[in-house]
Amino acid sequence: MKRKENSTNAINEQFLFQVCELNSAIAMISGRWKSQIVYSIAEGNNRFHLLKRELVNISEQVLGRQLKELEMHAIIVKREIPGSVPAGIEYLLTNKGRDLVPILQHLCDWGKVYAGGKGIAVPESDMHEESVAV
Amino acid sequence: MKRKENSTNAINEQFLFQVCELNSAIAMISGRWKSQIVYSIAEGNNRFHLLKRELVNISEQVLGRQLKELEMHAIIVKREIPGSVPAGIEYLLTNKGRDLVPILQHLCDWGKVYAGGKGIAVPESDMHEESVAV
DNA sequence: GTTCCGACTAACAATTTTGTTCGTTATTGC
DNA sequence: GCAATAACGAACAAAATTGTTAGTCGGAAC
Repeated sequence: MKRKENSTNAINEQFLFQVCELNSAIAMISGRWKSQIVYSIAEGNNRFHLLKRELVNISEQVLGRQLKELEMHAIIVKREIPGSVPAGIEYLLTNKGRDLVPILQHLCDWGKVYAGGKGIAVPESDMHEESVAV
Repeated sequence: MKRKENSTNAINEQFLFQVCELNSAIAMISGRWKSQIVYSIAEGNNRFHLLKRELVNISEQVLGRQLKELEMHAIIVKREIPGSVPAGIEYLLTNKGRDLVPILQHLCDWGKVYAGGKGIAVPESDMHEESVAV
């Protein structure tokens, strides 16, 4: 998380952020477990130990870090559960996070449609006239 | 691009790929310049030098690498332009790539709506009854 | 009164991504 | 013939991400 500020990498990242919000959006969801965590929280696994159980291979340290990053990006919020003993902590999607879920669903569907190289072709409409003529 | 195959990192990546296609989808679009390249090609900048001009800070080597990766994921295809002199090369979106563009547009819109932390809140419907009752 | 669970943080190491340096091929313009 | 443009590839270095080791803190179970 220590960024170098003046590295070419960081400068290029900033450049892309300015070109289009698309790039910052992708930066927010592209961590190793991040979008799966958002998805799991949306499905109700909104506690640390529930997420840990769901994402079997994740370590607690990595999970904590990803959650903190999602929180920094205001996709989730951390909250103490008031009535619980011992006082537990839950994670909730913000409306930003909530709006993200259907987009993730689209990505999921897209991935499924073309899984394993099925159905891939160049649409004829993209072909040049030259190539058709020759 | 030399992957270690047996690293925890690679194993976890594979695990996520199996959990949901969402994760492989995100892996395909999360390279530094990748989604911006897809976008630019969709807008007609479908030649190497056009992309280079558009993405001012990118080096030719990095651009070539990103293009190759997009090609491996069957999001774009490389093609010689038949009638051109000198015979140039163009990049076309496959239908897979074409279907991706509206999703990127959604992500872009999502990014814009919540840019700079505007409009972020936890929806009331997510609150626990306990918290409301207390 | 020690150990376990939930929920973490900090520092370090392994792995991966990104950028850089150098070189290539083929053609065009001068 | 010589530089310039288009379109790259390989190998290496810098930077960033991901995973690991060790440890914390408060309550609960035994």
